[in-house]
Amino acid sequence: MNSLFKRLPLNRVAATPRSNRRLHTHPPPHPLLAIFSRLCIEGPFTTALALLPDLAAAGLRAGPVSLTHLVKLCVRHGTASDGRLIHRYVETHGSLSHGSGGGLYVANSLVSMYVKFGLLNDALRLFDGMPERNVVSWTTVVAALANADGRKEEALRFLVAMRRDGVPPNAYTFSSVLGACSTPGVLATTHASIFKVGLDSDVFVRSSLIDGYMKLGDLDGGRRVFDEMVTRDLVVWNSIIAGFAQSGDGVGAIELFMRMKDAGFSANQGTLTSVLRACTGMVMLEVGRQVHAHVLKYDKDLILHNALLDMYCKCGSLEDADALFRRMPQRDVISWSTMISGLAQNGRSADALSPNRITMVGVLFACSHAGLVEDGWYYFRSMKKLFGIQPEREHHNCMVDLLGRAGKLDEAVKFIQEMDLDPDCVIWRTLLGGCRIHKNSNIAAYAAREILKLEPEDQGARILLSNTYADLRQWTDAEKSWKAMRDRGIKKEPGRSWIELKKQVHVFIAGDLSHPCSGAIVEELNRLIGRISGLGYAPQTEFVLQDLAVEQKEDLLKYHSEKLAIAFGTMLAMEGKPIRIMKNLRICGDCHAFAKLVSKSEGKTIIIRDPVRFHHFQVGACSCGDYW
DNA sequence: ATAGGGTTAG
Repeated sequence: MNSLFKRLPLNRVAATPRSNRRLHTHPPPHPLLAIFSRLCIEGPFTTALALLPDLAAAGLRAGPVSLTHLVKLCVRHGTASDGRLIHRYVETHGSLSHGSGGGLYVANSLVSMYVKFGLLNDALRLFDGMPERNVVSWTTVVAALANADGRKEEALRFLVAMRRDGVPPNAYTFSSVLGACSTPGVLATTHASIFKVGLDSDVFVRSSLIDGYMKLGDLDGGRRVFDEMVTRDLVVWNSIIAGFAQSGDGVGAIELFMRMKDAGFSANQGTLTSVLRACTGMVMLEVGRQVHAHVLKYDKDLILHNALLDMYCKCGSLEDADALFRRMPQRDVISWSTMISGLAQNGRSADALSPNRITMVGVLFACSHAGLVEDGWYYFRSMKKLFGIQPEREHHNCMVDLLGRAGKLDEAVKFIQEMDLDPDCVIWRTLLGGCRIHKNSNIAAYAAREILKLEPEDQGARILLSNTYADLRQWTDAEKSWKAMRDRGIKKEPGRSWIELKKQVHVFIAGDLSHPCSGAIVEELNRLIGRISGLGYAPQTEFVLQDLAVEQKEDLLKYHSEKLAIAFGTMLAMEGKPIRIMKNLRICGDCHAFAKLVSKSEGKTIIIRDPVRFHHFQVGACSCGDYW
């Protein structure tokens, strides 16, 4: 290293002293390592991961800083198996024994990664095998155990063990372990240790202390810790307010909430949830309503919405509860339980016990998507018998969907013909959906004709009917239908796809190769088709609805607008970013298969929005589950 | 590389 230093021209040494100092202590890194370090910091994560075998093959060892960054990226974007991949690399290439704490640094980040992926046992196994451990290592596992269900005792045992190991706990450790103190005795002992090492003024430790006392029902203990504080933050306020609200002192909680606002803090979701709980306990409907106004800006917070729902139920305003429940963007078990209990508690036990109209739609829908034909029939018939709910249009529609999806198209037709209601367009379109999945053109044509009887101007149905005739090779009928469309002034809209790249929108029209990059796009398209042929792709020419030779059909398919846009996207889209495409028509089956396979072969996410729904293509599958 | 507060029912 010294000789390298000496060989540098003198003037350069003088001109750039800083870079020379670096040169003096570190030789320039191998280019592969340099690329790897950059990828570990800036991503894309998958590329960094893919480089690990190359590093190993070249006999290079990644540094602890890069590896730690990589683990962080893995927690953010990756999966547990990516994490294991990194762990295996690190273990087999000796990176855990980097000098001056480097190995410890990497090992700690791996332990933390396992914890974040919920793999507590893997974390503990790694921890056990570590040659050295510091506060961070110990704290990571203590916190993980304190947060895991039923492992609080172990967390406390680890605290004892770390001290015996000569590692003093710090504020991080104590704030974690306080959640594991489940008896007043243990809490008092822990509090005393905290006091002894002078960590009782730390805000994190304090909020945990307050929470610990309150959860054990010691309101005074919690209050004392709170009162002694000079500087408080929002979480400390939230802890004390939550403690009062949970222990049934709603008035105390609201008083503290007012003081909090006077002290210049503004409520967040946690605060509002506790305040609502206080309102619930005290039956303060009007205060609760005021809080509702502040809840609106957190429309994705399920916990907060559940608390609001419970407030309305327990304050006796079923109208508000009902309206909220219907409008909630998501509902979980707690939302449902809250609503059911609410109905029961307000003397509407009948409503609580019997599924209502909407519940039954959900039940039938679930049967339909799970292919549970028999169950679906059972519930449909039980509705009237057991629950006294008259099946309405929506329930009949669910049954058509259920039968259609299950491929029982004849049964679905029979069902429609025999039901008490007059079929409407919605039901016929549902039937069409089933035909589409199971490629039943005869029934599709029937359904389309029925739709046109009801709505002669339905463009979609007319196009569909023409296409279905083409499908059935009934070219005369197809021609007649096209003519009917032309007479009505409906023109077949050409397929168009839009893709935005680098703030510019590119439009592709089916069969149109006038884009300035068309040459390269076609080349890319051929490359993609070559790659996915290996994965089983074959052009599905049945999606071409004209009477043409196979080769011509293949060409038409190949230049569908979304394929052009996808090829353009795989050429130019940023690494790691999904390809986003918008389409004016619904995607055809061939392009759907194409997109699925490309997402797999290129390792890219493709998102296509058609006029009705989104398709998220990822590693060979689509979010629509092949039904659209 | 490690930390604290919020929802139903029983």
